[in-house]
Amino acid sequence: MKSVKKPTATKTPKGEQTKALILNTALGMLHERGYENTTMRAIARKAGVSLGNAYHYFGSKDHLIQAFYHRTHEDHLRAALPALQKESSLKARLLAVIRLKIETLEPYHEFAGVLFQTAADPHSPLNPFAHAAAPVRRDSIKLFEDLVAETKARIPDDLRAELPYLLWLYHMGIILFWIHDSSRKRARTYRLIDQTVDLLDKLISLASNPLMRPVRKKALRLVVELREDLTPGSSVEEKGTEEGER
Amino acid sequence: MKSVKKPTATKTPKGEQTKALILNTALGMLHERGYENTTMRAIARKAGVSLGNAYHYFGSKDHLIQAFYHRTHEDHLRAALPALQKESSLKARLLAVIRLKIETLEPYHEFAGVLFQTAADPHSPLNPFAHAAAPVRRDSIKLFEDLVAETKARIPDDLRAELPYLLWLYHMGIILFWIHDSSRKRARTYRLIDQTVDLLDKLISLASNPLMRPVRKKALRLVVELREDLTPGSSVEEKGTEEGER
DNA sequence: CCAATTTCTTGAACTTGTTCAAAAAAATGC
DNA sequence: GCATTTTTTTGAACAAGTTCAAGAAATTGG
Repeated sequence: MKSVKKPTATKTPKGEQTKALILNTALGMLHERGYENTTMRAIARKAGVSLGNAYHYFGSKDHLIQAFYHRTHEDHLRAALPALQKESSLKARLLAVIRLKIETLEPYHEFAGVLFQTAADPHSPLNPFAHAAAPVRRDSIKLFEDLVAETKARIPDDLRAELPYLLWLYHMGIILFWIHDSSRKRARTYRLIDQTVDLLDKLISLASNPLMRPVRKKALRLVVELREDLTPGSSVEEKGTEEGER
Repeated sequence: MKSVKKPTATKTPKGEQTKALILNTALGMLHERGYENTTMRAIARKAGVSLGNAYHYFGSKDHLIQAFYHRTHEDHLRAALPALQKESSLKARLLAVIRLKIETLEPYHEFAGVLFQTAADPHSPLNPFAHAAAPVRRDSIKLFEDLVAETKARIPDDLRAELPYLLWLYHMGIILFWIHDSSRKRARTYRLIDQTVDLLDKLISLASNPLMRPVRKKALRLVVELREDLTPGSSVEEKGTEEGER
């Protein structure tokens, strides 16, 4: 939970194969035995490679976690895109996407906390809040863009432009709640989803009302300003020129 | 980041003294050198005790973190309470409390991420979201109760009752943003605070409007329901009867 | 096809959090 | 004051993440 070593890119078919082998082994063990019980040594042993070799391809245990994220995201996409075809109202579409997200994550609830931990550390390159470049995040927001784009509810353009990002934030909040939810069958999380989606739908209607324009404008200006700052693009490089690690 | 061992309570003046010595040494080093560079061994060495002794009083490195939390919370209280005397409007009071919180935390920004990490793990007994019993959390919410109680803005009772908790959640969100904020002098965080406090103030007025009653009622019902569930009180004991550690 | 270079692979070593059995010191009961 | 019990303290040992120097295998250039 500390190193910033980047995994060496694979440059050979042989390497590609080994890397995939390690990753698949790791994901399987992570799923079966949870985070704490899946040691790097155990992964290497089961994959039939040396410990050092595993570290050659994945700079740290956290990098494996990132790969895990990636896989569940793909699963979610596979489930959500067809669902979006079936629904046309914003509310129904949002509900479907969020619910499917939780359903996709459900098998990993036991160690989801660890996932979120790595996400909470600003120093970690795996943090989805930092680095706009993080492909998973970009992809994740893209899903919400689709969600918003094909809905014909009358939403002001300024709000429409920021809605995908705002919904992505909202969905992160739901996940945070879900992580802490120990109710049976995650009943509380689903209740939260149902209710807040409903509220959001109402809120969006409300915010679309011309009377709300000034407040809406002000809020959106803030979102835009801070969001852009949050993703400085080229001002922070990989190497961390000013005050990276010490 | 895994054990659930509880630190032995001190039962002797000698023990009390040793425990305080270790804690102070640890807090100092944490402040000076950050989290990663403060090893349990270094703490023990500097405090002049053995490694095992440190573990006798603090079951894990995270317990030291908790103590750290505690101290900054006290610092915040010391600064915020007098400030509340000077202001009477809800907006000004909220602004003061939140700003002072960030100012209190500022010296530890570098390793604040770690703090939040331990908070994000639902399995950790240090998690402020779980365990209503966590005294720091209770205290922290109490501050917002004071904040709300002595303001004479006309706020419906139902909202007034939940407002302290909601503001506490809001303040956690601000902290999360601050942790990720690398702007100079934390300018972005302060901008976020100024703007959102303003928005919140407006929102509270809006929610107090009789026209908003149905929506407000519905939202508050949800908050109450999920908040109570989130803090099961006596159903989860210290010992973790059903599925604690494994 | 060979030498030089690059990529892969290994395993030992290091660091650090954590545990534990046992010794030392302190408190307690009589 | 002494035996017993409790508390404190110690240091060795363990597990797991991580690093690294060096050997093996593959690739490349000519």
